[in-house]
Amino acid sequence: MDQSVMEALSGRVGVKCGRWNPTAEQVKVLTELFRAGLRTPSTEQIQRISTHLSAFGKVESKNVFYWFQNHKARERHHHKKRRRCASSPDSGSTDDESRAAAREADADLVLQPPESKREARCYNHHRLMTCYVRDVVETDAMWERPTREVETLELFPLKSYGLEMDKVRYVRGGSGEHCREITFFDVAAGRDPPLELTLCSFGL
Amino acid sequence: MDQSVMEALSGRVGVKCGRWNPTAEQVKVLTELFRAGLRTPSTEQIQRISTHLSAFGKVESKNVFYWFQNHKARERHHHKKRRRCASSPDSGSTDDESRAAAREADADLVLQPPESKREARCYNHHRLMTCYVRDVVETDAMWERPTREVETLELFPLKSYGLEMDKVRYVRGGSGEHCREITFFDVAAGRDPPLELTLCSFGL
DNA sequence: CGATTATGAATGAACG
DNA sequence: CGTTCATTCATAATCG
Repeated sequence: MDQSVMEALSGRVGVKCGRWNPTAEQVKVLTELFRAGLRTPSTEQIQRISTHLSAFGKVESKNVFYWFQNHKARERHHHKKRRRCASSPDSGSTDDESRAAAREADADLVLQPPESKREARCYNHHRLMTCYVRDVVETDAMWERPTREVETLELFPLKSYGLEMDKVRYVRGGSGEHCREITFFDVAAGRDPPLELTLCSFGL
Repeated sequence: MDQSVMEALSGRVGVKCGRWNPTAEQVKVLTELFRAGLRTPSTEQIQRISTHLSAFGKVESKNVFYWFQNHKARERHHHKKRRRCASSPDSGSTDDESRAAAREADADLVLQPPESKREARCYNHHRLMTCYVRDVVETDAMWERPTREVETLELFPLKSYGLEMDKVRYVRGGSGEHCREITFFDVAAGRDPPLELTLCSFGL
């Protein structure tokens, strides 16, 4: 399709912007960075990149974040497609377009079965639980309080879960003898109960 | 394919159970608990929650555990606001939601409008020894409990893990910037790629 | 235009 | 807990 038309639409004019659609220049820059070896940009890097990319069209930081996430993931996924007989030392390895990705994609060259090395690790549920229990009493001493506001960009968008805890009013249990608790009873029993009602049934 | 249809058919999306895919009811319950203030459920709470959630479909304890972990983390990231930038009229929050509301109907809310400055910190309402003060008159009847046995139900003790708030951001600066990942500067400086030098000049 | 593909977005799972 | 990986969902782009 005509590229210019697409860019014109996605850049700014398009009112129908359900999701971000990068322009050719934006893709070019992102691809260059990726080819250069960038895989997991930091928050600051993402901010700079998106700022720079905004010169070519509308873009948000989360778009850059997702772009790298997806690109990295799909590069790897695509890499695992061409695994053949691991025992046959046939011709030269097809080190085609994977030159720049060799930094951290080489690890998967060993595994042949469908298991990813991440999955291969026995995910012991108990360890996580142990971690969790430990974290409750853990004291974080490494945190330093910034003296001023920290400007950050939004990442990891939480899709649609409400975040307003302010609707729930909390009162301090004066003597602590009346610690109210959340009941699960009604919630589990109810079929799609109203929101407020659920909270109510929680005993909160 | 339509998500809701498949979910209605089997209660699970698809036949492949590679990973947990919560039903709408399960998500709703979890969300309510989250909104009520629950962030780090204890092992017993997790067990109890998963037990009750199993009424709506297959679920394991670890799923509940992960759910809270992820949402707590992503809530935190999502709450990072940027200050007003006079150059960015974004945050349009494309409210073109129509059919994607299958998972959650009401929970979706408009993404953060430009909020005031310091806000990413101090969510001090971890008043977990709390009681929910709210008039429950009109809603009690809907549950139509034969008795007022609510007080004797299994409850979730909301434990209070201290006032460990205000761990705002640990500024990684200080001692050492670990070069675990490729910095944008290195990339832009041109290790391997024919990257535009203009990127460097832009401060990328 | 309906089906398929490419890819942005979301989130469950897991690592360090 | 913050971060990263893997998988899935949703949709613009594309094909037949």
